[in-house]
Amino acid sequence: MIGKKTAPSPPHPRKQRIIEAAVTCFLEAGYHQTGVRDIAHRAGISLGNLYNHFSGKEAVLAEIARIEAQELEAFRTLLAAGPDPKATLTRFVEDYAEYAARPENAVLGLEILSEAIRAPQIATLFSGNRAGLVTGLEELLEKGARTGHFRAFEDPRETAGLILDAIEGRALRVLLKDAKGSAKTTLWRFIDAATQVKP
Amino acid sequence: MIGKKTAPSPPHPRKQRIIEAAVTCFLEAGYHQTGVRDIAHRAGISLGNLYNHFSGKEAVLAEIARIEAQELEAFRTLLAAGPDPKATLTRFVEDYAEYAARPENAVLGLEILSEAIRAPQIATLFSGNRAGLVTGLEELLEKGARTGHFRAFEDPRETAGLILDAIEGRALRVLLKDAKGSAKTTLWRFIDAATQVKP
Amino acid sequence: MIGKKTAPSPPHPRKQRIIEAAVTCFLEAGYHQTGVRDIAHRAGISLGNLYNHFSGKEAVLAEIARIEAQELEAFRTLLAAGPDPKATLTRFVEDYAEYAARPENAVLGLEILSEAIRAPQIATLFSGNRAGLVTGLEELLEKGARTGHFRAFEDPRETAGLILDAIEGRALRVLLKDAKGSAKTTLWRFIDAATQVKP
Amino acid sequence: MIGKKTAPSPPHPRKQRIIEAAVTCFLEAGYHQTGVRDIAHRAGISLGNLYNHFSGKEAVLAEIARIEAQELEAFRTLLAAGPDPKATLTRFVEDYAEYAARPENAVLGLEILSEAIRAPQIATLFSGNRAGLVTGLEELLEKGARTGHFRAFEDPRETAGLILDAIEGRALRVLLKDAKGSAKTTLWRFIDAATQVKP
DNA sequence: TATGAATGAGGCTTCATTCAT
DNA sequence: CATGAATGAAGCCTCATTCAT
Repeated sequence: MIGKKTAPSPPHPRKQRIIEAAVTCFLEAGYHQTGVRDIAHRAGISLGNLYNHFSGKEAVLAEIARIEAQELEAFRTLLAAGPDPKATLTRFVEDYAEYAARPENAVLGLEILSEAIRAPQIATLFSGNRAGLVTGLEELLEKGARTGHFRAFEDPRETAGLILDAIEGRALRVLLKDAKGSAKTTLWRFIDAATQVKP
Repeated sequence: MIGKKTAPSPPHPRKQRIIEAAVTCFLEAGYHQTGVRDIAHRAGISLGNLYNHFSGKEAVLAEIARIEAQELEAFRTLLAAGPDPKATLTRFVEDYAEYAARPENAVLGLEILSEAIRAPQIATLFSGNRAGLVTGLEELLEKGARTGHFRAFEDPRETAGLILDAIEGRALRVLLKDAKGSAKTTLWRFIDAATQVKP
Repeated sequence: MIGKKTAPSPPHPRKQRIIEAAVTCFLEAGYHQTGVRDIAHRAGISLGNLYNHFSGKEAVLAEIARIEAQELEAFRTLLAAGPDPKATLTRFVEDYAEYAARPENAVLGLEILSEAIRAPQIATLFSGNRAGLVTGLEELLEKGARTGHFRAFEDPRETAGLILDAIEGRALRVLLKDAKGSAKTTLWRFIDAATQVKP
Repeated sequence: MIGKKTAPSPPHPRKQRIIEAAVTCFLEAGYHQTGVRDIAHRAGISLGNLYNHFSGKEAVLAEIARIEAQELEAFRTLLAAGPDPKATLTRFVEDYAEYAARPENAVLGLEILSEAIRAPQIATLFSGNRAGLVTGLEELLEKGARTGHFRAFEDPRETAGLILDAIEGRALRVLLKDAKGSAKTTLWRFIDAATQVKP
């Protein structure tokens, strides 16, 4: 399973604790509703000490975004790996859907996206994340199109973006109880139909 | 064009002014970064007076969500209208993509979605909106499948949701400069491929 | 029974409604916690209209104090009435204790007293009320002392004040559940002992 | 002299400053008329910092009530002390009358009592204070009755309460200029008459 | 590193009162 | 008499951040 846990290579365990606390808080209350005090308290450290590790509240969010970026890296690897494009796509859709549906990823992604619209620093990170994933998927689509596994795409990058949109959008709707978490096959069938070779 | 402007029938012009001011503020700064003072000031009224028209800040957001709901109603009408399912779908995708890509709708939608996760009152409204749209699209898909315009869907509701996700997701990416606003044909081709009858 | 109802001679029934509403509000929430809006709403009139009848919030309280004053008048009459000082005192203690123990009188008295410390207008009214009662009781004590029903008091006015203090203090304690409402005989025995002729 | 000053053992001098500032403010303007800003300003600290020491305005009042409680403890000691009940009572009446008549005690007591009617936390404290004092006095009365110094009381607790009411009531009237502060002997004579053995 | 007191601007909301209708 | 929108100062409290220890 991909992205199950953040990389177990903590250069600074205290920093890790803070991040975990922040994630929990942001998840429960949202970014703006969470106070720096809340994070420090949940991390079991003093308020002032938090500033010895992060320059401020926004830096904590940025770090979380950076970690998400690392996790997404794994998916790029997956996309580049297999010999069979169709199988790789199947595997990716399944795994990424699972990843995106986890509350900590769905909600935090939303919070980060929300911030990204106005905070340039975060927007850059966020776009970078997405762009990497899109590029990976784009390359897979192109390869598959060349090998005859997929239809020929006029704009493979856009198509890649749309596939991710579908996956992530569904994840959010599951979170809001607007969709059943079980209907994963429909998602795949949808993407499959949108990519398969026409007669 | 659908949903271009809210109906110019202000039973209470002052309330309307406040809503417009709030929309502008939320758009510029985001919901949480906007103060009630900002809204009142932008609306040209005193701070306290705002509370004669709305019970609080959240009520203003809720009212905006309700207006969005009204606008979405128009799309339901569109979906139910035409005799040719495929043409109706084309028209819908085009219009709704245009609607969703407008910053005031994209950004506000994001803000509202963000709030919906924790504020039940808004969540209800939000889900209601979506659900209506999904149902409309679902019925169109089913009709089209029966008439042979679309392939047979195993889970038409889920499929409808996925189509909306793709449209809305792309709109957001355009806003974040992660996608070119021009590539609308790819969106349609994507949805077309996902819905068309297989050989 | 004395002071059971405010005099049924309302020169202005609307004013009466407002007063009743205010009394209820002050009782429930306290003077400062009660808003003018609350009073108007409870009285079933509009906010602005209240100002057609009273010059402001404090004026409402002053009117209540004035009504209390009227009610206390009745007790002065009682004190001056009877031929037998001891019987009159008994009767007075009984009635006044009952009057003071009613929540609307006890709590409102406290609110008014609280205000009286800083609002001169109310202080005057309040002191006037008390003074009248004290004088009445003082005269009764003096008469009784002359007729041999009571002991000779060095400072009858002070004694009168102390008797009232005891009655009113007990009433408040009953309200705070610090005293049983039933132990009225003790009150009388206490006052009786303090006033009776020594051997 | 009892209760003259709170013990000069400030484990937290800043908290002490705040309390003193609050007492001054409440005395001058009353509890509800005093703003948290006023307290902080008078204490010479910033507004926000006050909340590092107290959870809110009411907590400040509660702390004051708690300090009053401590001061009353001293009177309980006095009541339990002496061998001669009558002398002890004399001493107590004198001291407690002096204590209750000091403006900071009389006015604050009134403010606290006023709040106690609606704030349960404060009501508990307040009742606790009173109850302790009443019990102390009650035991003194009973002892004195057994030793023949006082008459036999049917309900010594109620009698104790009435004595306190008289003392405190008079203190308030002095504050309101309704009584001369000098007439202390009358108070004692009143209580003496109410407690002494009958022929 | 670690603490938590200190800051003061800002948060949302309620206030008593006025005034045009 | 009656209405309720309008005012803006003031209400209590929380905020992210700094700094002396």
